[in-house]
Amino acid sequence: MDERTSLIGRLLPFIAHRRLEPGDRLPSERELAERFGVSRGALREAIAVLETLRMVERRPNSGIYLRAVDKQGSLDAIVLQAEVGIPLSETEVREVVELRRILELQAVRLAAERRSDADLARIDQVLAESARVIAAGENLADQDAAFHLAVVEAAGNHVFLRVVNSFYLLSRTRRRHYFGDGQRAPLSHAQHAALRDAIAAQDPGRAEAAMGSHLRGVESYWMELLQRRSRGD
Amino acid sequence: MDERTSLIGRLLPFIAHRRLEPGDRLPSERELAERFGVSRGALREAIAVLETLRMVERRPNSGIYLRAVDKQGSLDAIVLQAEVGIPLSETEVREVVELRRILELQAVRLAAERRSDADLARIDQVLAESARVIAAGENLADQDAAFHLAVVEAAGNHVFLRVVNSFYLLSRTRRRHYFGDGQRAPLSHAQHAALRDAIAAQDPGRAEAAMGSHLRGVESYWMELLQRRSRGD
DNA sequence: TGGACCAGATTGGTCCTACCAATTCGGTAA
DNA sequence: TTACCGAATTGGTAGGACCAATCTGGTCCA
Repeated sequence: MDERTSLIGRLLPFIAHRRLEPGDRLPSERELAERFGVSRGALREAIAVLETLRMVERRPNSGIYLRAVDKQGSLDAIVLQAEVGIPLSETEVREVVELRRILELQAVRLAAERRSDADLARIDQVLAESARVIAAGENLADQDAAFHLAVVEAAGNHVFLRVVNSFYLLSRTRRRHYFGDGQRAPLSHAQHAALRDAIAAQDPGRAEAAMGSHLRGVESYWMELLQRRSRGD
Repeated sequence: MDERTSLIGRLLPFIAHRRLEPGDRLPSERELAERFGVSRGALREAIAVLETLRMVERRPNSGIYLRAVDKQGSLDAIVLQAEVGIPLSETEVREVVELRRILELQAVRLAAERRSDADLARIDQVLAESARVIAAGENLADQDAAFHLAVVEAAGNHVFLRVVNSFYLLSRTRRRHYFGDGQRAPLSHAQHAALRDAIAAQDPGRAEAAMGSHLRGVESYWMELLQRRSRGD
């Protein structure tokens, strides 16, 4: 966690805590820099990032203004928040889960239709590495992500891949916890293998069904997490 | 186009022109700043942006390194390139079009299922504004985007909305050209109205079909554009 | 000859000062 | 009350300086 990121990590809660509405002006750069104990240059780097993520707008000789985050903020803005340690709201979790399902179901269909032999080899390679990781008792989180991304890669759409990759960046910490005790890894690996076979057989329907049931397990984990959280656990 | 954006606009072609491979080191900040005739602070702002978009990686006391853009670059990275005036490659155009279709077909289904009266009112408001714009002979581009975003908003998933919004940011200039002569605006508006009715009737199947045929028109425009471009037009 | 070691150059990270031009805002005069 | 002007504020930018970690090249010793 470098200084720039941690500065954003302090800046975002500051904005949220002030309950600023879209259109409201933030304190001046000089004032913010002093308040956070950093130089103006460092502060400006953070603001530049927030600007490209469409969270704020800089008007020369006037000020820094908050934008309508929900409508105009980018997906990367959410990813950055997660990286900085800001937990997703319950609504955001539901939305991310829903969108992930939509994307991955479509991706696996395309993967089954289009996969090249090289794609399949890549998937098999990830699967072999997963087996090794499980046997060694290590955390499967990164291999799990690698498998799903390999599937999306087989769909042959790089833009698609970038979007899905954002979702996996978004939940990396949580995914490590998901595979933390090693209980879920074997089942997940078996489902991945089934997915691989459907893709190898170039059967889009079967692949989509396999992905659907695979995702259901992950989704129920998230939903239980939300219930625990809302109970104040 | 402010100075920071135009600096990135010069930085990206510089990287591309050098044919740097992922993992390669860029010139030092001091050298880049001198080369582009800006201060080190301004240069660092641009690099900070490229870093959050996962295009480069900064290693303290070592250098700035190019990352594997295709796999790890974000969707925003593409949006930024478009805003800075770098045209999409033919492959990227095909991929963006494909992904947009996937997203919007799903979005319109959800919109038909979930739309509230407020959502429908918002759609009608955009439609009324569109009619005014057409009557005034103005460019429909922004109203077109507003309509589609209003539909996605009716799907009740803000994360979804953010992703789709990125796609519309990506092609704003091109969309203005699409509606430039005013020929396409009436047909587009009529199709939007049909979509609105399907959503109002809460008929997901009809809504999806309407969106599908609507998108076909846009897609054929893009494909013809690619053909003209590949002919060197 | 080869490997360990050391010193200087390089690099990103950070802070500070200064200046500019445009915007804002307060007070003054009509 | 309104129009207007000047001072304060603000973002944009340049430039210099220092630090600590890294990198590089050459030296020295075994």
